[in-house]
Amino acid sequence: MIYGHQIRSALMSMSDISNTEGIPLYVKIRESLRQQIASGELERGQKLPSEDELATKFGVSRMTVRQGTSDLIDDGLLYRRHGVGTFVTLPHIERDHSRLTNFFENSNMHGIHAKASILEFEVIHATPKIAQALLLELDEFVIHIKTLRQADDVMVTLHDAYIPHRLFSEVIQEELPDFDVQHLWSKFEKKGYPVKQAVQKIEARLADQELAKVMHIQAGAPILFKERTVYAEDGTPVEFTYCFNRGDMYSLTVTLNR
Amino acid sequence: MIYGHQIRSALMSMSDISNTEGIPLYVKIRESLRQQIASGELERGQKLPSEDELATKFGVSRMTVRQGTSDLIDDGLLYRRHGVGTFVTLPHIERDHSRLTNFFENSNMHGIHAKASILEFEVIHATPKIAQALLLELDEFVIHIKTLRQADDVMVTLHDAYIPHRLFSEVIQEELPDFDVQHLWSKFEKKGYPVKQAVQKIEARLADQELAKVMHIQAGAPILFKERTVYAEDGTPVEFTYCFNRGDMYSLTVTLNR
DNA sequence: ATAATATAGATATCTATACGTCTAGATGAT
DNA sequence: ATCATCTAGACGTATAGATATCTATATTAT
Repeated sequence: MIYGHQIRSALMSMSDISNTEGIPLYVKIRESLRQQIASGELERGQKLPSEDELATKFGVSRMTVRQGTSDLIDDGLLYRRHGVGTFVTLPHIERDHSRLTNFFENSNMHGIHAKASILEFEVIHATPKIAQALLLELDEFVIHIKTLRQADDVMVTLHDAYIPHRLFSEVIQEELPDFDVQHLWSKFEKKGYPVKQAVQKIEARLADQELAKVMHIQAGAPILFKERTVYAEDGTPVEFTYCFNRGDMYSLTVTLNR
Repeated sequence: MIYGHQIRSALMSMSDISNTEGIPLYVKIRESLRQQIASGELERGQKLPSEDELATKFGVSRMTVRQGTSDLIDDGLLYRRHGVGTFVTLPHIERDHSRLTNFFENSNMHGIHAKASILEFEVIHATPKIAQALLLELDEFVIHIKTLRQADDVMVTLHDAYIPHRLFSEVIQEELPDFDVQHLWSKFEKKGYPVKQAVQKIEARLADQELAKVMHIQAGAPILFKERTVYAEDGTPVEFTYCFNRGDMYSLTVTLNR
């Protein structure tokens, strides 16, 4: 479930009492509960009032309460036990860790200053591997953007992105020196391909001579290698990347559910 | 949403016409649609009949249809566009890749012969790090199980698991030589702590002398290092592990959503 | 031609109600 | 005491509406 902007709107309406119109009831209920959990008003492990009680308290029907709590269950903040009740989970696992973000969003979230310099920017034929990942024919063109990325002025990642030229040809119309790598995904969205999902393969490797030279590290240093395909809402692959991360500077945290 | 056994039951009832009782309508609808997508009867990118039409066709109410399709949307097989319709996604991203599995389940799924030999089995005091991860006091005991794991007779992983002794003391009652590492999680479940979620931090490292010796690899070889905390349904941490995977033999695939 | 407007169809939200199923605890029989 | 049974409460499933909102398309006005 995706409800980023709804969260913001509803949170807004917590401090600012005005303008609660237009926000669905189940979103208000969800965020009210989320806030009660965050503030400790609802303690960890505690049983919530029954769905009937909550429905009465919020002045809505039971199904609406369930719609709100279901979202929080997906987020891992609540869990239900059939015939018993709905409870607040103990240590509130941060679901955010499993949310798809790009380098810049992630850096911003953690107060890190991110910067990218473009090393290459070209239109090339898709290699077999790239064509397969992006569901392209072998002779089709892709835009290749190679960037070197810094977090707080430390070089951490060499990044090779490949984008279907057929879908995003306007991208290359922009003037190069100031090309905005940071908001590539919003360009996808504007063209009707909002980023929805990514599948990434992660490996541990060693830096070879070439990579070591570019990233100013020693050959043989550990590299967290990531191969990622990014998909839009409708399942269209919009971006394929090779990603070489400095092993001593970069770690990846993911949350998995059963 | 968790519905493993429901899937099996509903699929059963596809081939075997009997015994569709007890299976919720929305599960039948969900699996019917899933099967139609898998078989290609519903083509990729295609628009589904409207919710009203589906409701009529299946002879249920519209809300029940939505309950079924919502599950498939969470799985990434469908997506909705407000005011337009519900569609089949293009390349069916395998949601399974982001599902929490253990080494043995994962091996079985891929037809790999998995084996584990126990190197150490002891009860020790929790270290600060382990205590923090498992929400224990510093003087509490944990069960430490160190195993060496093979996939198709190749050594791939050195695995250090730490389990709260307070919760799972019976585990150490079993006779050691045949201790069943494979079904540790079902032991958790039997004690009322079904495994639900895991948070794992992934890094690229180099094998040191000690690790190289145990795993029969070269010192300085790439290691995919994983630090994982496993949580039960109610958020109780049930297992903390250090996991050293051979970089050249092991890769990790995860799916992230936005 | 272009822009504003109306409309039909589809999903989004929500209600009120009903019955099913599960769990924990009380009750009662052995 | 122990075990089976009953029961109240809570979540699970399902219905049949109603209204809101969004999108694409057709229509109309400029």
